[in-house]
This record gives sequence, C-alpha cells and structure tokens, in this order.
Amino acid sequence: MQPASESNRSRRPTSVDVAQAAGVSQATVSRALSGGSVSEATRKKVESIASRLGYSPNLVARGLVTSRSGMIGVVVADITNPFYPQLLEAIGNRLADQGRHMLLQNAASNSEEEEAARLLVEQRVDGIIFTTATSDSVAVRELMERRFPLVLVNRVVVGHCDAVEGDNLSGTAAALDHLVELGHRRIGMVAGDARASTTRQRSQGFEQRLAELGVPLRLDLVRSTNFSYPEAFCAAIDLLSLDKPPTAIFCHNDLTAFAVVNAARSLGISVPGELSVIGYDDVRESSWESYNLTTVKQQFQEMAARAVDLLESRIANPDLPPRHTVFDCPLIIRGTTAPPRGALAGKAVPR
Amino acid sequence: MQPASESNRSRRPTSVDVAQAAGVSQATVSRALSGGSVSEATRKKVESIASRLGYSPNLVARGLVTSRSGMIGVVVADITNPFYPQLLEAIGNRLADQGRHMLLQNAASNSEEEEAARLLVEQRVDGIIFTTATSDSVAVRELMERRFPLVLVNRVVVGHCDAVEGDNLSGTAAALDHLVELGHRRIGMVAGDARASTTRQRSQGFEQRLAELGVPLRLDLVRSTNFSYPEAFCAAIDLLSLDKPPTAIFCHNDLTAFAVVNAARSLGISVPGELSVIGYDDVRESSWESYNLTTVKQQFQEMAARAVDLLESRIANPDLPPRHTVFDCPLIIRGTTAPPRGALAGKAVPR
DNA sequence: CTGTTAGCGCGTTCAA
DNA sequence: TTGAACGCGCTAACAG
Repeated sequence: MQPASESNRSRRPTSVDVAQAAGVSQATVSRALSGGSVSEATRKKVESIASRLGYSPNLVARGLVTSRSGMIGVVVADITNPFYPQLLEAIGNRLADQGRHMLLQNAASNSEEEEAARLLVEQRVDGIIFTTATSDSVAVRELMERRFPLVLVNRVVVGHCDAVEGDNLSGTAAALDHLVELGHRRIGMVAGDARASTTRQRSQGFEQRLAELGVPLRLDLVRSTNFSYPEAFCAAIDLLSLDKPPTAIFCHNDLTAFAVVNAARSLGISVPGELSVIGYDDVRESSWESYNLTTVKQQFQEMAARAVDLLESRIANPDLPPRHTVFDCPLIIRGTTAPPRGALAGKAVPR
Repeated sequence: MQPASESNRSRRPTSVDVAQAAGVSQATVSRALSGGSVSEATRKKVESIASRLGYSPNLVARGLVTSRSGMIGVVVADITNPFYPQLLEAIGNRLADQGRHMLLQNAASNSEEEEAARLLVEQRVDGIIFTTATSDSVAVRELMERRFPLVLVNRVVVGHCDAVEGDNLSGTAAALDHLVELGHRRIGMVAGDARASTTRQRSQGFEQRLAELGVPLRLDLVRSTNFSYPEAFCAAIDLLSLDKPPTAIFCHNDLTAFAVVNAARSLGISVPGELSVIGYDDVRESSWESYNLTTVKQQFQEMAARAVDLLESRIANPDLPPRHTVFDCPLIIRGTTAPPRGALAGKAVPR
C-alpha cells in the first residue's frame, strides 16, 4: 500500500532535503528559517515545505557551528529536598522564556559535583548554575579560572563569581530575636554541611546574635548534618534525649526542621508546647497544616530569575565584573514557635 | 608575568591541538582517548598531553558524527510533586551508571508537553522518558509514528509503546479492601486528571472493587483534580462540608492525600478518628510522623531502572516489539486509616 | 598501528 | 537576494 519511493523512512530531514524540495540552496533554507534576508516569496515557500516535511533544525549541528548549545547546566545537591524542585521550577520557567533548556545534574558529593561539571562542559552547555558549591569545590574554581560562565545560587565561594543568595545573617537574627522574645534561653541548632557558605553564615549569625542578645551560646546543643532528613532526625533525637534538652531548635533548612518536628512527635514531645522549631527556606510544605512551620523565607522566584539573568548577561559578555545579589530573608511566623513551657513570655509582658 | 605566547586564552583545546602537541595525527588522538587500537606508548603520551592541556572531547561534535548525543530527555508534569523528584533521582542514578545525562523538561499542560518533546528532539536526545503522557498526547503519538525511542513511566496510551506502570487495579482494590474491612461504607475519592491512564485505571478499580464488595458507589463523593495540592485541598473542603461527608477518602496520589489530611485538620476533623485517608505512591514524606499516611506503594527504584533499561534496548534496537512491565502496588498500612466513628469494625469480628 | 580522507548538518563568509 | 564553498570538532572508513 505504501509507496516504495520513500527510501529513507526513519532518517530525519535536513536543511538539504528542504532545499532540494524547494528548489533553492541549503543556505537559503537556513536564512529563511532563522530570519536572514530572503524574499517574502521564498520564505513562504521554504517554510511550508519545511513543515510539510516535518523538518526541524538539528541543534547539535547548529551548536557545532555557533558554539552555543542553547543549554544551561544546573547542578543540585539533593533533588529530593523540596527546596530544589521549587527552585528548579522557577529556574526552568525563566530559562524556557528565553528559549533555553535545562540540563540537570544531581551531585550529592564534591566528587560528583566535579563529574557533573565535567559532563556539562563536555556537552557544551552555555553556562552553569550551581546550587551546591562548597568552599572546597574544585569544579567551581577550575571553571572560574577558565572564565566559564557560571552563577552560584544560595552559595558563595572565595574568589569572585556571580552569585545570588539570601541574607543569612539577618534571616538568622530575625529567627533568634523571635525565639528570645518568646522567652527561650536554651536554643539548639541543627546545622547543615560546614563546607557550605549558607551553613557558615547561619552558624555565624547564630553565635553573633545570641551574643548581642546576651543569651548564652550552648555548643552542646548544636549538631551538624548534611542537610538531609535522616541525619537531622537522628540529631534531633539526640538533642531531645539530653538531660536538659533545648526548648527551641533553629534549623538550617525546612527539610531538617521537618525532621526535628517529626522526631519530637515520635518521642511524644509536643510542638510548640514543649519544643519550638524554626526552619529556613519556606518551601511550600511548610505552610501546610501538618507542619505549619515557622521559618525564614527565601525568595525563590526572585533568586531564580536573577540567577538566570546574571548568567545570560555573563554569557553575552564574559568580561563583566562579578556581581553579587543578596535577597532579604523575612521571618514567617507560624505555629511551631511558642513560649517555652512555664515561661512568662520573655523578659517583658506586653502592656 | 604570564608568557604572552598563549595566543588563544579562552578557546578550549581541540583534538587537533593535542595531536600537534603530541606529534601525531588527530585521528590517533581520537582513537587513543576512546579506546581504539593504538600502541601503549602513544596512548600514554596522548593522555598525558591531553590532561596537561585540559582537553576534554566536544560531545557536540561527536554527536554530529555519531548521531548519538548521550542525552536522555525526561518530561515530568510537576516537579514540585515529590513523586517526581524521587523518580528522577532513581532515573538519574541509573542513567549516570550508563554514562548518560538527563535533559529535564517540566511540562504542566499538553501544549507544554508538545513543546518539550519538540525541543528534546531538536537537541537530538537519544530517547525520551515521558512521565506525563495523557491519552490525547499528540507529542507521544507523533514520536511513536516516527519510531523515536521513548518509554512511558506510570502511564500507558492507546497504541503500543514501551511502558512501565504500577498495577493500579489491584493497588486500588487493596486500598478499598482495607477500608471496607475497617467498616467504611461512605467512601469518597479525590481523583486525578481524567486524561491520565493512572486516573482512569484507579477510578475504574474503585468502581469495580466497590461493586465486588457490595458497597454502593457514591458519585457525589467523587471529585476530580489535576493531581495538584491546591485543587485537592478545595475538593476535600468541599467533600467534608457535605451534610453527610465521607468517612474515608481514597486519593490518587500522596500529594492530594496530604491536601486532604491538611484540609481535614484545618476544619478540626481528626484523622483517622473522623476521617480515614489513603494515598498512592508512597513518597518518602508519607512515612514521616506528621502524616504517617496509609498509602499504596509504587516501586520507584524498580520502575526507574526498568524504564531506563527498556529505553536503552529500544535505542540499540528500534525494531523490538513493544514491551510493557507492570509492577505490584502493595498497600502500606500506617496511621491515617481506622474504623469509622462508632463502627463495629466491619461485618465480622475476628474470632 | 597509524595517517589521510570524507563527511555529520548547519551558519556564514564571499561573489555573483 | 541568492548560491557556492568552507569549516565547526569529531568519528569512521580506508590505505599504508
């Protein structure tokens, strides 16, 4: 039934095929389809033939010529942490607006990050967004030296590099102000990976603000994690099993805050009755009734948009000076914070 | 300080550069670095020079020759639904094992799905994993006609195509058996998008099993959603505000089950005391204390691994007959299901 | 084992 | 406005 004439069934048509069918040169097809100067008549003809043949340009071949792939690499640390999907959604939307695509790499460890960066470079992405760079990140350092377009989200490293991040010091300060105002004096912390700049800044903000508030820093109430749920859960169990457990715990992200809340519940400790918990990020789940988490908000949309814009301008002009944008981190007070049991709500009773 | 001799600072070295430095032909470099037959001596020499120059092959150029990009496109419906990150993690790991990379596209609507597919094809991915295909998916149909390598995860469409999915009928049946056993008779359902095969199968299983169990199907207790949290939350408020609300609700995924639990809590309705809830997927969050959700488990790891394997073999041999793998969906009983208030735990009291 | 040659599909000169 | 020719960086065939 089918005409035997179509010799190459599964081969995708190329611009040469379109050119032959249209009776023009391949160069004319190229111009017609990408806005070059051609007569209106030939443009019409080429376009109609192209769509009839189901032609779509081969971006690989185009990339080889233009040395621009149209792809942006994005490296995340742990895609199952809800922070990243929500950030990725924002980044992806912004990239799509610009006709770009996202090559995603999950990189849990530093070595995986290097591997991810290598792959992205080999795939000739036009730029990379890192959301995972730790201070000892070899990959980032090497790319910077090569002047490869990249931007760090939620991280900074030594040396100068385009970056967007939240104001971790003031965000942490706001969280502590709230807790101390409520009357808490035994404040614990579930920290993230010490090599991440967010961890360092939030830990520093923690110490600093406690000092300013005249509240003792209790290092025995501080635990390090890798930002993951399981480690935070264990850390919380550990803290809550102390003879004198903290009355409040400040967590370096919402995921670990969830773990702390759940650990408390598993021990029959009520939140916020017996334990106050504060997270960081304000992922969507935090606002849902089951957690109703008091947390420090990161402005996802704005950070993502800014990161993409920074990268875009960096690709267009690699000689720009490094730029660094810091976003506000407002405290969102919800239901996991309350005065400590038996406290008189801090030093002052509101008039 | 720097020698002025390096004329082209920012240009990446090519295999020609390596060849010149090593005093061999470019073809030899290519062979040496990709396991061709060369003498051990020249291989050593080429490798050392390549790493000294910081050479890494241009995968775009390689792709143009081999017409294989090494990339797999993955299309998801809503990356903020925790089901997808957990599936993506598994897919990504499996792909990485095979030296491939993942080009991610978020496609909320059907038109976005077509756009996503078009982009992936233009980028010359070697194959596509769809996790979103609805029955009226034009994109999938077109790709199938072109015999483009693709596999559907958690979905099937009319026509034959490689696919992996859970056993939705038996999974749903197990959920209903559990509810009816507990004594529930007014069972509601928060369904997903009617165009998704999972929705159709789970709805069909719902009707079918209720009939088999002799429990009346109450269509007034059924609501459709787009699988999202906000729609499910509204649907739950709606159902729970009825004069005679359901005593149990079966949800088409965990995300909507979370919404139902939270909606109940926002109305002061206790779960499972006054309302039993069952989800579908068994995402990690379901097992955490705050939800402790009874749910039907999908076997992420296995489904992801199988999907990648199917795609890999399809790429290697496009003429394979279509294959369809169905995974068991065991019921995981946790804390959101209990007998309805005042019930005598079903028809029979165990001996 | 190695060098030479020929493309992969496209964008981009240079002439006409 | 259009066509011919070239080359992006690489792999694969073919000689030697």
